[in-house]
Amino acid sequence: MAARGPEGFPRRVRLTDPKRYQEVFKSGKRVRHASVGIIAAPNGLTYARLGLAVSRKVSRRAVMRNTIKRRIREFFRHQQGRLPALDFVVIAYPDAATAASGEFAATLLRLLQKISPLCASS
RNA sequence: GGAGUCGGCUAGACAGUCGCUGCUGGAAGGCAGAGGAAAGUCCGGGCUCCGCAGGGCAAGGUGCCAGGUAACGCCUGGGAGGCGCGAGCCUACGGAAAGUGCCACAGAAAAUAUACCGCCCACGUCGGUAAGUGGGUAAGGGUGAAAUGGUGCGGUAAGAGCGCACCGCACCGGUGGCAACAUCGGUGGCAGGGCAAACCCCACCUGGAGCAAGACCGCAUAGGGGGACUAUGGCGUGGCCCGCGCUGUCCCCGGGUAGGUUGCUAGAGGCGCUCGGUGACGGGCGUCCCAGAUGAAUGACUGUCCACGACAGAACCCGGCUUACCGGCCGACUCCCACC
Repeated sequence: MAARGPEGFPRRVRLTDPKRYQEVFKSGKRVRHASVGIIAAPNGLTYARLGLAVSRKVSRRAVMRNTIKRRIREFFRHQQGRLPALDFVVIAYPDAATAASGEFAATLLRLLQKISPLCASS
């Protein structure tokens, strides 16, 4: 496997196991906003990982749900070098379907800044 | 030029930076990467397992005829009926003289038959009429979505297929057509209300479950303890019964469980030429390889241009149907107006 750049998004930085999702949901710290929420828990690794939860409640259209996921992944890809070693599960809410791209990224950034110290202290 | 009908195609383009999935490569890198509906999951098939998919009942579907197809509820061609000046479009379009059932309101009567207002005749009180009684009628009025063939002439007390002509209907026969059906001739005075997307009858079709199918690896159902009930039982088996195959069964204690690989994309495949066919489609030759993810990839940002971008995201694969949709382009044809 080739060495990837600092802004890559390989499989190892994604949550791929349903069990791990359950663990994060049970023990993680939570913050939320009208369009999006984040649950985070320490993962014991040296890097951050990302999981997504975008249900049909957010938007009935699959195209819209895919777009939301892509925006979140894109944001994570750029920010991951600055993040602590946590597993993040990002949950989208119906407002995410109507939010503008720039606004949505700003909201995510604020939430990440709020949640990181919470986990570091625990 | 205007109005319209039918059929087909297309679904922003280009460049840069940072990324994702697959294949390939030692590596650098290279190549490929959502749709016409991928959708709804409404039909049909392939594929997989259920031992073969056997018999009967039940249930469901289809419904003018012929053809196409792997198959269809799809498509093509034809027939019939309806709409449109026309190009064209629409139609659950088998059977109601097998049976059962239903037909609101109105109306005398909604199918056994019948008579509200009428019309006509006779009778008796009586000069006559009205009214009454008995009978003949169904032409007219009235009700209704629908009332026992229609129009005309004759006929009659008044009327009536009572008689006649034409139309309609039924039956028989001829001709054309594979057929649906069309058409011609004869016979019958005419039987029959509508609804079969009411039950039903007739013809044809359908075994069940689905890729979380299924296969392999790993783990494991193991093994153990206690109790109960019996082969007319239990399981395969799915609406039921028969048949067939396998086999003791159930409960409690204790223990364990949804990880990986595969199925997974080369196919009833696309494109071109050609031959057969009115056509759907089929045959032949050449050529191309065109997503295979699995918390689930095809995007984000920037710039330029234009007509400023709709509906919308593959999950085993095909053939259809239906629904959603900003626009743009092409072809064939019809009607109207004007000009040469």
